[in-house]
Amino acid sequence: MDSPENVKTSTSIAAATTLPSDSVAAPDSTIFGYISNLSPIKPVKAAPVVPGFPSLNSPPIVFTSPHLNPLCETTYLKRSQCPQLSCEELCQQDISGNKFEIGSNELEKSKTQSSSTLIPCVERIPPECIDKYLADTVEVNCENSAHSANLSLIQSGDDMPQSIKDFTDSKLDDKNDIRQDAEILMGAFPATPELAGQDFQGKSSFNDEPVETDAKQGGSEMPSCECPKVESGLSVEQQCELSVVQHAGAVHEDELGCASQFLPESLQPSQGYEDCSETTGEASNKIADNIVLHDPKGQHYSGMHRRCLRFEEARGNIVENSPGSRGSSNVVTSSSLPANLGDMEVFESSSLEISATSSGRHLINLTQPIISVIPPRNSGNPRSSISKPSGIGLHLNTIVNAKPMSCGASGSMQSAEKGYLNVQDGKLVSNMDCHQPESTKNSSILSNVREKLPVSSEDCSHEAQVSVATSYLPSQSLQIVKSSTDIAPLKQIMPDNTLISLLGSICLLKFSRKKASATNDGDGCKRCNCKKTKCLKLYCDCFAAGIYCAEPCACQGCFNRPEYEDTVLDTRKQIEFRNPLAFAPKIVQGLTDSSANSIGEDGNYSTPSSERHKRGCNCKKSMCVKKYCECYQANVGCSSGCRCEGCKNVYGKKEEYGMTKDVLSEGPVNERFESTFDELEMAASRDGLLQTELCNLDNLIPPTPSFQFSDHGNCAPKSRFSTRRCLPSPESNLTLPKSLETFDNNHDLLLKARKDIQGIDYYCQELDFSNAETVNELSPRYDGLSNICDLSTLPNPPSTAMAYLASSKISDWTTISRAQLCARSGHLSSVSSFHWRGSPITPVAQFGGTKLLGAVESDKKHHDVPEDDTPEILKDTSTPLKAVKVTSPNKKRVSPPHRRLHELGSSSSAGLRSGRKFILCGLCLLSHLYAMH
DNA sequence: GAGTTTGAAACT
DNA sequence: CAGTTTCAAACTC
Repeated sequence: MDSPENVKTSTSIAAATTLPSDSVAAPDSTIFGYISNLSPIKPVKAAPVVPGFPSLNSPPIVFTSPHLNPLCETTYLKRSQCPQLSCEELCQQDISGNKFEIGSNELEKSKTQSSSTLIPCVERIPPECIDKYLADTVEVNCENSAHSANLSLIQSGDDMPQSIKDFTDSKLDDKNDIRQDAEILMGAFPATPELAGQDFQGKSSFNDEPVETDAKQGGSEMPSCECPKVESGLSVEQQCELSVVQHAGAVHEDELGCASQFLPESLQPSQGYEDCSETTGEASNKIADNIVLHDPKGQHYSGMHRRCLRFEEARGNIVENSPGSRGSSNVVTSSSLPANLGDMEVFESSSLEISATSSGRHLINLTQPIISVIPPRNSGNPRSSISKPSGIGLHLNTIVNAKPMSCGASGSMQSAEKGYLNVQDGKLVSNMDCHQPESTKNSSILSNVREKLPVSSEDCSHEAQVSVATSYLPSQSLQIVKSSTDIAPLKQIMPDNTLISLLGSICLLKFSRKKASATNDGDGCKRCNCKKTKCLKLYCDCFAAGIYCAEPCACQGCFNRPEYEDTVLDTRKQIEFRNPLAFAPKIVQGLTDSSANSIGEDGNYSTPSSERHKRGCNCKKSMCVKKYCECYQANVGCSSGCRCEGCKNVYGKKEEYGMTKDVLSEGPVNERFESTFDELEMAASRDGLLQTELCNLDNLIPPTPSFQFSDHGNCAPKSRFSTRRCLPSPESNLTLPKSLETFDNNHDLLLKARKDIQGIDYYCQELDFSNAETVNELSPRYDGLSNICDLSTLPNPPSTAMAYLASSKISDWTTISRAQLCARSGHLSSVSSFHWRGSPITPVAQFGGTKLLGAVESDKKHHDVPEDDTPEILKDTSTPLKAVKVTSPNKKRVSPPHRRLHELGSSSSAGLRSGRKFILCGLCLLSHLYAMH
């Protein structure tokens, strides 16, 4: 069970296991070190038992199933031990400034909880910091910074470019400050030079400057006090390596610009964190706090702190403190803990906060969708996406419904990067792996997210529970993009790489966020009641979701527990062998659905058209209006892939889906898009990889690396997390939906187009920041990203975005898609993969983490899977191993992608050509992983 | 809480 | 691939 003891044990184990890696990694600022840290890759089962499927150790598992993100692997999530505790309560407490208990036990618990349940429990924060922080977000601070490692990042005002300094100085006046954040960020940048791999001001690196990971150092240096909002969270006791960054948020454009400028480039693979705060443009949306603590050593999770912020409260704080400033800065300190998912969250409130801290794992973890993210309906944030019912559990659910927190999006991002940045040797190093127990990591991440999320108490219960991390990323990115102004400065200041990486990280964050919000019962915990399957079959929602069963579960003879990690992993492996997509998210983005995205005429909900159940349902009697129906349960409409009879799915009827499709195809303008759907589908069926890549763009968040593959079957139609659509892969020659071009004049159509475009939104964002600002609106459901893409809103559609959207040229897609897609997938590195088209430097997302990883994994599966992996436990139940069946997208079983390796090579090569660090890192990582296998 | 219904997962 | 069985969630009472 997830009793605290277990958790502890697991954590301790994890720590122990991780130690070696840490030792290696820690010193290593290099990519390898970073990579090595990744638990999934570790040859040894180091993976902390705690977090979910252990497995995560094994890359294959992670990668293999689309469902699982690499992160996920490591993080097979454990459920919160304290499901009972409502998020709300926690949040309230946090908010109230109640002290957090740091007890190791509690910490672990909290970690566990957070990770598993995603329920936002109060994060533990060093008492000092916490108290102050909570009490007064504004004040948080610098003082505390002493404790917080993060601050160390800030240290360097010295390092900061003069302009920046000036900037900061000029704005010191603001108390609210984002400025402070900016300062922090600036400090951070210097710290992260290597990561950025580029000079902040054209200089090669900041490396020279020592960045101190230690909170102490940071604290000392931080001028900080000036930046009230920024806090560094830090595990006091532990050395918190800084990993963070962030900028807080929302800043006015001016501020934003500055802030943005300061954004660390850390996006690079090595980098772990990035913080970018941006104001989405809404003052209301400021997010005040983000504290992310990472415990470098994992042993101490105390570093992690979570809080659930309420939007209102947060806003209030922010407003009070800095009426003018939109964004609050958030500083995330991460110890080695990857846990910054919380950071990742983006508040829908306008302010963005980006904390790059989260590592890929985190993302993955997030993916584990224990809870479906539900945006607070009452949050008062208009942007907030419509909350959906908790989703389906696991597989389905991993997906989280989170739709669009992003809409509101603002959020602070944490870099989704797998590693969080740590400052070592004066350098920021992102630690891919979390030495920490995965659970902890997860929890931390989640918690962070939670904290940042401005959520009403109500929301807390929902959102908090929901692992928001995944969902937020996009939004964050959106925000960033949105404020073109913000971006512009960034561009000026930031190297393309950095910027790109940043964006990528953002994307990752969002994804992770989505994942996080998987299933929850309302209490944030989904529980199973398995009696015969021992919770080792997909019947078990917990198992299917990649999480361990917990106390709330009423299962009998459960083996889905950390103590049976091996069994769980083996079983999982076996299942994946049989069906690589078994753990893939069931909900994937669909192309377009006319019915989607709006409340039905009849008052029915409609989900983003893009989301559809990957495999489709087969309902005969429930008419898809009951939870028996997976589509309905996931709050997605039925699609052509469904074999349901008498479909009355309020989220979208199968017939409607078909109609929509037809309509889109009919678009006068785009004949070339006519076959888009079919092509996508076919491509998907044909090539798992492509699909994966394409489809998974949206899915990146998805919990598992496999997640990206998940779409094999039907990438086109669905994506769990995001409303986004799958982008056609260049290879597939798929073209954009007709709708995009076709509907220029029709508002409704535009809406649809947006939806369609959502899949592309990243591109848009990435592509052209300058125009981002124009996009302000975010439909509640859609991620800000989509908005960015919104043609109507954009006076000057980003060239890239437009190009993508408008251009029928496949080449464009191909060019961009892959890299960007990869970026989305973000597994390996949100950062690394990020591709900014506009810049000459444009790093190409080389590895789409997804692909590469997936490839490796897939291969692995093919070769490594033992004939009989069936766990002893299950043997009696019979789980025959059979050759993997290849099936059409609609079929349950899908063949694993075969091209992965090939693609890897290509992608990697591309990356090399680009000369980007990311790429290199990615390659190294890949090679490393591959070698391991 | 027990029993029934339902459809996915597993199996043949 | 189709059909059947098993399973656990969803639902009903």
